[in-house]
Amino acid sequence: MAERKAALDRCDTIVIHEDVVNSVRDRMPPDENLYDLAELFKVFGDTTRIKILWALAESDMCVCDIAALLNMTQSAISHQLRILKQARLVKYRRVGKIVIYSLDDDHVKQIFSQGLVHINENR
Amino acid sequence: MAERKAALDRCDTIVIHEDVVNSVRDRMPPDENLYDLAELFKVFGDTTRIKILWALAESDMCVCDIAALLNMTQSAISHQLRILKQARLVKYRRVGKIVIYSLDDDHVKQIFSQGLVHINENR
DNA sequence: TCATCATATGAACAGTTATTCATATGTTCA
DNA sequence: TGAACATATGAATAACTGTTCATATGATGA
Repeated sequence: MAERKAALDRCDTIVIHEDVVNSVRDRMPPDENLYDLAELFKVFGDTTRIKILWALAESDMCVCDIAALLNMTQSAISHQLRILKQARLVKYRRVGKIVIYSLDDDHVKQIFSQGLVHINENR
Repeated sequence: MAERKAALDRCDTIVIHEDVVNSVRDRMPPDENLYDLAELFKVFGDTTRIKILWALAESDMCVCDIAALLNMTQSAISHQLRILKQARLVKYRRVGKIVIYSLDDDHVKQIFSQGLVHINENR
């Protein structure tokens, strides 16, 4: 009964084009890869992080300056930098009391520009 | 007092490299563009939507088949398709009772592949 | 060593979001 | 027209996420 219920939730006929579904399923990458891909884009999916990355693409900066640039608290920036660090998108170096962050990925700019192309094409 | 408080939240010295901050600020795109960019990546930042887009890159499909392929309810897929539609990433055509979805953007694949490059480089 | 300052981080909270359930819409065919 | 079916959608809920606040960590220089 539970099976039948699940099928009904999808569609009464369950699958309309079974051959297409099977063929596409065969060509889909492993779930893990698609999950990782979504996780990466999730990191890009926040205005603060986009701004930080864009700023770092212009110049290496310390946490304090990024906070001033974006007019946000040091804490908020620091939390976001941690996420960017975990995603291996930024790296840092200590210079005395200061920690200077910089981009750690050449593709960031390319991914951004592709995104902008989409945005600009749709108005 | 409130001003001084806000400054303290950032850093006591407020700005360490004022010249750098100002120069980067001048070169930053308008907030609106960065917001739109984040919104676009937010759409990519969900496993279900990534899977749908990837599937549609392989073949046009109806809602029912996508649900079967991903083993999810028709309702869940339909909700996500609405989001993809709003982002102008997919389009649809009616064929009788069935609605067939397809990709509406040539850059999707390129954005995905850039993302994969990043993932693969970092193991 | 102590005061100062830049940064990091845990906990809490508010806002967002993906899925489910129930139901509505719109098409086909008898 | 009415039954059957594919899809869409509103409301509710649980899980997630970004910011704030308070505080910890780590470095400097007196």
